[in-house]
Amino acid sequence: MTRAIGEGPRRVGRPRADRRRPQTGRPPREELLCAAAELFTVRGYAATTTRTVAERAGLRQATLYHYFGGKEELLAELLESTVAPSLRLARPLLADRARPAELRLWELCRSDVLLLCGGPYHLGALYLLPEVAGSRFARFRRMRAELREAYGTLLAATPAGAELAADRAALALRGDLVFGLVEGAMLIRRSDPARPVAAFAEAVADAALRIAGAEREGECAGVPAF
Amino acid sequence: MTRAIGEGPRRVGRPRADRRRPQTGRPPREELLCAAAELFTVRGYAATTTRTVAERAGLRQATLYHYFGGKEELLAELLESTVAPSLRLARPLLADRARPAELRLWELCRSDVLLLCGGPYHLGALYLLPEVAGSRFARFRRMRAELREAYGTLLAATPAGAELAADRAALALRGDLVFGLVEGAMLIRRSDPARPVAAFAEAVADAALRIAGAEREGECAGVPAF
DNA sequence: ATTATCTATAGATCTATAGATAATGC
DNA sequence: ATTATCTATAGATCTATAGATAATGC
Repeated sequence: MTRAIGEGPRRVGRPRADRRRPQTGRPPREELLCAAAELFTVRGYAATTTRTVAERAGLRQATLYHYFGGKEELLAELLESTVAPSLRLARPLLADRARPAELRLWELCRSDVLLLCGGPYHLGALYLLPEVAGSRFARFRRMRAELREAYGTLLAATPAGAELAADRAALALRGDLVFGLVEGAMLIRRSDPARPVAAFAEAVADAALRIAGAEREGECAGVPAF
Repeated sequence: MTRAIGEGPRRVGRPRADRRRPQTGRPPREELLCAAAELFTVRGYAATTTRTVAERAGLRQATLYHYFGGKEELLAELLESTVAPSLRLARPLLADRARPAELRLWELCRSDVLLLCGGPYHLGALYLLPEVAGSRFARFRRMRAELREAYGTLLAATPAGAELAADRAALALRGDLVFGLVEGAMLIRRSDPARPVAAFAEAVADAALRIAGAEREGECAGVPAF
């Protein structure tokens, strides 16, 4: 006998004490991650307690430990979930030598900004936490370094980048500026969240290309969104 | 009878329990601020306790309250001390209508980056703390908004800015991008602290002007440092 | 039997205050 | 007398674990 959707809880395990939380249907693990994302970005990581996270997800504090080893594990998972899609995008872009590097760099910037600023919370802001220096986050840092590397490679393949090939330091600096602008985008966005994200992401990508040294109003600025 | 410098402590008040701290000669208030600056930027604000701050300054935890109302007061003072000099610089730059706006914008960017990244700690990183949204920091936020305003005014006075005069939204976006790049500079710098600051600050200012829409390699890039 | 949750709590903090103390200044 | 510091501590957390409990599944 099947059951209509939304017929109320009919799950294994002791019922929750807090009934208020509407049954969104998402598994508790996800609800916890989501709650953590909001609290970490709005209040700060260290200022957020396991209790606040659990309770926002409709659970008691101790239940959080059924799903996660603790706060750090939550943060690590959130961080990795933010770089992972950019990385998945970067790899084919690097390989696609048919299209000009400028175009590919533009596209990487644009979608990276979308990922960092597009979600309901500005997850990218978590990158900036001093806590991320800890050993628990080594995997995230490795992923981020790989993404940073992709920016550098695309930049070097660009006409302006090729000119700089001799001057390694100048090239590295330019790469850092481009990468920094993209990652700093969510700070910019925080100051004016009303702005539509899609247009904003393209504007940042345009700006990134200008920093990269592309000729203005050339084949890149004004590129139609893919 | 005068006393030779460095002859050891001869100050009013109960002696410190912790003698290890070398007598730098700076007043305790300053030592506390300095300790807080380092700890807040390296470990994070919320993760830093009043005890760590006090002890790094060679004092016991409770003594901190003789000088400050608490952690928030420390943070507020640090934040304001970081914007204040930029603001002092911005006002004459705004008034100086003799020099071209591009040049003045470049100069503002450059010295702003120097201030944010130049000190021993990357104090600018404190701007990004979610805690700064609190009411206790209203004064800092007002100061920062005034600085942001200065960027906008200079940008609008620029040739490229004048072209955009009709499109308010585009102008605001560009201003945000420039301001964001400058504030994001310390994130970039964190990834490679070995880089000399002076050259880095000029590179960021160059990049900012390119975002602002200045012609490349015109009268601005390559401007000699003042 | 298995599972998801709960309640209760030990142990470790952390903040902020009260009040003592050990210098110098007069 | 004034000052800068100290010690001690109450009260309020917060984390992580132990163990109970109330569902479904078989």
